[in-house]
Amino acid sequence: MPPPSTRVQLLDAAEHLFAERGFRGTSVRAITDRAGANLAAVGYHFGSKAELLAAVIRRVVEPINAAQNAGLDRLLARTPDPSVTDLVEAFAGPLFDEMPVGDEGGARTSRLIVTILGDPAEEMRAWTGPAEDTIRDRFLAAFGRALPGLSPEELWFRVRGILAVTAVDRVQAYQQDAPSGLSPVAGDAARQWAITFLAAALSAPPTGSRS
Amino acid sequence: MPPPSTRVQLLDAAEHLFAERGFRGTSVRAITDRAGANLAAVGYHFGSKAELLAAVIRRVVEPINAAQNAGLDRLLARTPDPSVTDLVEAFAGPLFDEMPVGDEGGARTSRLIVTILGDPAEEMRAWTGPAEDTIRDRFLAAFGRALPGLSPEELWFRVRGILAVTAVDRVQAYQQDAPSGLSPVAGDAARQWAITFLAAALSAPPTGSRS
DNA sequence: GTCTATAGAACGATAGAC
DNA sequence: GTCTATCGTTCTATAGAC
Repeated sequence: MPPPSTRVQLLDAAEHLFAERGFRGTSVRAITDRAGANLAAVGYHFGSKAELLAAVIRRVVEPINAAQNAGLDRLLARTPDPSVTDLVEAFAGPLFDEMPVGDEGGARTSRLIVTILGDPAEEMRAWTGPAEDTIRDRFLAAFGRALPGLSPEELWFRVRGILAVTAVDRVQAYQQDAPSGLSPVAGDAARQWAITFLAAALSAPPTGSRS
Repeated sequence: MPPPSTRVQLLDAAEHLFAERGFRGTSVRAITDRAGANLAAVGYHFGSKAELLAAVIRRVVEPINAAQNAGLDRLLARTPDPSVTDLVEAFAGPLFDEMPVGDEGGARTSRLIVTILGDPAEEMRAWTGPAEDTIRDRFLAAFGRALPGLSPEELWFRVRGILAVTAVDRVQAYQQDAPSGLSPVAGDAARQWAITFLAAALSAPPTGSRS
């Protein structure tokens, strides 16, 4: 693996710009300028702009995946049936922790993730692979055991809610649209608030059940 | 107000295409083609592509705003301190109900909203006005009364969670990434699930409080 | 109010010298 | 591995005829 090469600087620049302006809003010229590289460097190192995007996403997502898997392993080694709160923490925690240094409290990376999830362009969702499916299925199974009585569909709805809250929320916090008089959200507080919020949400009785 | 004019057909076409491909992914040509209008029509009727977007957003958002306001009025007329569930319903319900006919169960409009909220482009967030601020503040105040003991910051975090869950969730449901073996989510079920999920989340004890 | 025609700029990709 | 130069495309916006 080469030293702080052009390749890495392109990845850094692209990650920043894709997060800030989206895929289509970022030109190859803007990336190479920021990276201090030549316009042709993207083609040489990655083949195309879309393949550069895929490399950026993989670099961001892989440590999150690994931490989610490791967290679940640790939990299951302790007890076969972890609590909902522990599962939420294992799933959502890495979305807060596994952010590169230099990121403004992870907000920029969160924004990249939201940009990816929300972008209707096909390039944006072409990167998911078997690793993502495996993690999803493992957590779904664990949540299913912790929350019997929930239909698979409603369970899936709730698990998706975890991603929605963790990702979207911090992006909006990063933007300017907070009511006046509120102090900006610290990263640590948001992490705890999210887990409180989500653990309660996941633990709600099934819709339609008698109270 | 003129009949089903070119202007309206441009709005319809633009709404569809912005939702499907994003703002930057949609060309003025694609819009005018779909509307059966001339390329110059966007400039004539709206001034620019960005102003057309603003008009599209306003048309989608205004009935939602109105329904949220009316719902809160109705609630407050009945009791000065509505329950958390009632407030969630009044806030989130219109996000499910106030969708134009012809929309695939509201999924397309949800996608437009996510495209707006998630898009880093400035044009996408330049449309908010005093109406949005007023509604937000009214609901914040009502939730604050229903949830004493919650700091304003954590309350704001939770209220933002409502929008995150309702909008993002249905977009992901609309996309292809559900685990195999799960039936697609019906709109009515999602509405109920979301309210269950969010009412429990909002009602969680403040983070850090003793159980 | 609708059209043609085009200006003017930006884009992604790549050929080929070094 | 890095660079210059450029090709071919696509874009928004607008001038001006009808």
